[in-house]
Amino acid sequence: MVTESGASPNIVGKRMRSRREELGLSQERVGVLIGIDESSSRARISRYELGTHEPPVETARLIAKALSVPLAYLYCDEDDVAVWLMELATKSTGQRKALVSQWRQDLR
Amino acid sequence: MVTESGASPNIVGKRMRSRREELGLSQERVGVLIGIDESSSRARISRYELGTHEPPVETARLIAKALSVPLAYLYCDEDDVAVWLMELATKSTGQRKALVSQWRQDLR
DNA sequence: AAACTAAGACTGTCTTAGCAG
DNA sequence: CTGCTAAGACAGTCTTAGTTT
Repeated sequence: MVTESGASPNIVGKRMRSRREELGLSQERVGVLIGIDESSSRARISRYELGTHEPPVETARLIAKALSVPLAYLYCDEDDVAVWLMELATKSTGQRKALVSQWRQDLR
Repeated sequence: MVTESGASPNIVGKRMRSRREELGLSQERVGVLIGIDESSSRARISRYELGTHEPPVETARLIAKALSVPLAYLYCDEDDVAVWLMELATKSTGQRKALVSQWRQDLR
């Protein structure tokens, strides 16, 4: 029996789900990857994605790591900027600094 | 008498404080700007900045708006990327899309 | 004036257990 | 198997009130 949903998915849940599906992982797998016991893993990740519960930032950080994205990706409102943040994170610190420095010139 | 601090400032608190000081606002003012009653405004913002309490994402969104930064700014680990996100947010949607599209080419 | 914090009230999350697709 | 959710246990935040600088 399905009852009421409660809350609508916030930006974090939306990003979690799309990225998880992109990687072909189950909710349980993501939970186990961040150290949650498999007995409650599905329940927790499900509610994060649906937005009924919200993960603390430290938990969000573990999730971001498991999904191979930077923390800010999970809180980014614009799809194109989110993808850009994800791709930038694959670069080394030195490369990143050089690129960002160059891009900041483009903004003037 | 000052006792124990509890938690250390997380990334959200760190970004909140530096941006607030950059704008020359008091903690109370930021709280009032996001609709908190002035009687509890200082207390709440103080604990967000110190990391003893963590704001829900919807509250973080209001704070980001009050500080004129995108939500992702508050969760961005790298200083240079955070500043870049802030500057990018001043552009129109059309300009942003064009720039991000161009920058994604730079990443290859 | 501005920032910080203890304590109790209050609100949200987590585990368990089980249902639904 | 995978995802979703009710309920009680549990952990967090919020208001108040007052201290510290």
